[in-house]
Amino acid sequence: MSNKKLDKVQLRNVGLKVTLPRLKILQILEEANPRHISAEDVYKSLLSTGDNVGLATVYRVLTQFESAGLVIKHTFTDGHAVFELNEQEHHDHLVCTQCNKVIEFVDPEIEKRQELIAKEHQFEITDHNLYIYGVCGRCQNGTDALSDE
Amino acid sequence: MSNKKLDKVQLRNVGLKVTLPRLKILQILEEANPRHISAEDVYKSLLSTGDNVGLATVYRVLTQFESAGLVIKHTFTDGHAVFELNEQEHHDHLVCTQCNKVIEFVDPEIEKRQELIAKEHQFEITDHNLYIYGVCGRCQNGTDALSDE
DNA sequence: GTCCGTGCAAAGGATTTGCATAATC
DNA sequence: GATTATGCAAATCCTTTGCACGGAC
Repeated sequence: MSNKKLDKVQLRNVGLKVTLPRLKILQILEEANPRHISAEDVYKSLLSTGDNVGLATVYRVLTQFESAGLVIKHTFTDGHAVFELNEQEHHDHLVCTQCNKVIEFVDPEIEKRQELIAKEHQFEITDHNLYIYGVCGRCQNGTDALSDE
Repeated sequence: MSNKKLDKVQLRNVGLKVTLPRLKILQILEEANPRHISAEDVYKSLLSTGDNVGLATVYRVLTQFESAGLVIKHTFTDGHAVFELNEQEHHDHLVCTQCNKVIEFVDPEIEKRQELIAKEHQFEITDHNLYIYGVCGRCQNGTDALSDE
């Protein structure tokens, strides 16, 4: 359950007017499980709760959230984009290519090496993404996985 | 300059018939500079040399090349896909968000850590991509960069 | 000669945009 | 009440597909 008061403050803090679609979408992102969801998922989630929000608005709001830093957008190798709330520190991703499960991790060693490498090449890092693609334990066991997350 | 004989062998080795479009596209990839180019780039390159190859064929061939392991496809955060010849060992990428320059690097330490992390999570790695986004030295210096690569 | 590959045009999916209406401040 | 956001539908971008023809083996 999310806190509507806080959500409103959060929106105002980033200079966005408080509107119903924005609040709803923020809540959905907060309660999303798995945390990484597509625009379409957000849209479907809205429909399922009877909220009448257009898909175009979902995209607009998600893009605004991204610009505002509320949300992080990921584009996986298959070209599909997913969004997650930017509420915690940076982390990288293990993605199961079978069931699409996403596991987050942080490795200080890797982070450190990245900065070093960037420095070596005179790069000013703005962002970085490490995606490890593979098959998760569950899918390896023939247990043919959850098809829907 | 690429070696046509070798190209043909390469195609046959992966079980693809030797056709003009496939040879041409292979050559373009071999001579590409920067190494990372989009399907559209390949197509334009073909047109510029007077070759009459359809865009659909470019996509088809690139996809076949990818399946055959001749080529690696990357999808950057903006959702744009680029292809590069898979002729050398694995490497990661530093991408300049201003001029789109791509620098390749390999860091054994990072590679090692990744395997460890995957193992910890019972993941069987199939692939992994590390993209560091930032601003390259040249772009930092206001030298407003090459707009086209 | 058979079969696979290609070109063209049309379809497809994800995302964006234009515009009139409706909501926020 | 003025301005910004929304909903809908149409537009756009990249990529894929269907089908008849042409080329590889």
